[in-house]
Amino acid sequence: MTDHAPLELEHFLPYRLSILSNRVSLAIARAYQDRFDLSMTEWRVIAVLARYDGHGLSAREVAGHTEMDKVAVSRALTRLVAAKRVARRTHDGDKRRSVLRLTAAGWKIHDAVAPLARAHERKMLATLSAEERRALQGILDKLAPVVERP
Amino acid sequence: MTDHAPLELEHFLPYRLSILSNRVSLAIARAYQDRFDLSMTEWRVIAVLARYDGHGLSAREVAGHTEMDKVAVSRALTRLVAAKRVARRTHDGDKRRSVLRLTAAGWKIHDAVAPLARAHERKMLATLSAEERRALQGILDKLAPVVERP
DNA sequence: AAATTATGGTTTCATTTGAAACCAGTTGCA
DNA sequence: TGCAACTGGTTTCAAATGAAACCATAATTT
Repeated sequence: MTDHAPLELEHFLPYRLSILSNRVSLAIARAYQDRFDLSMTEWRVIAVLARYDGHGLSAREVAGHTEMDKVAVSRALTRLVAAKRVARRTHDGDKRRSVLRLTAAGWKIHDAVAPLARAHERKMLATLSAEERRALQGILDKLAPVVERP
Repeated sequence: MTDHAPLELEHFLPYRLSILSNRVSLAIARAYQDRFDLSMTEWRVIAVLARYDGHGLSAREVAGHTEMDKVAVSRALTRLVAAKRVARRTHDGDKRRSVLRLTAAGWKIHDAVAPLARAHERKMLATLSAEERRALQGILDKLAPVVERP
């Protein structure tokens, strides 16, 4: 009987990352989806707009930061703008670009959801030692650049 | 101007995990999708069947290991069986259950793709010190149980 | 400056996905 | 035994997604 050397999934990094990441995103998503009628992509757009507040990001830049494709961003924005959670203006010097900002309603969502997300992160980090927490950030810093963006 | 304490995404664990994991899965997927006419879900099913070779897994068990929902698994199996990459029999004592095994063709795919996946993993791990590699496995072991499965 | 090429963003269309309904078979229990 | 509840798996239908075509504006070339 030949040896096929199957991947030991329990120790295989991409597999573990994928499962862990999916669970986390889903757990957080469950906390806001129904409550705020907010999809995961919409939340990500809000999080990015909040993070880069004052920059008046364009849709393209949002796509860059979220690493979602521009179609997904466009659609999320359509809904967010319709719900008046995001204000969309046109860039002064370039009429193609949009200039995006959270509205008061958008911030309200953000301020409600961000703590939920943070709580999840805390719950995870709480299982690690201070040492491990530091190590983890360092490790992620090193791993990120290895894989090219989509 | 009030303080909204936005998430610092560059350091926010769920965000980093999600982006990293997506990139990795996508990078690996790009290496086999076209070449073998194999979707990501199909590959995951194959990887699990290979890993638990000889167990004659049921679709349900495959779903458990891949953490994909049973509809997705069912569909992946339909295709895999049609392509004769997986053999599906019916469980002896329980006619609802299926008993799944990779065929020779299935193993051939596995043996071609697994090294690609492993190469990607190696490339990532290569950026880490032995110390960090060990730490990472420990960290993942601790984080996994914190988040409930979907 | 006209013509070409590139860019931000949206729309279209075909495919993928997920929730719920469903079917067949099994288990629990009156 | 017979009936209700459950489980493994598939189907259906509506919604989410992605690739490619598209539109408008900008930048580049001639």
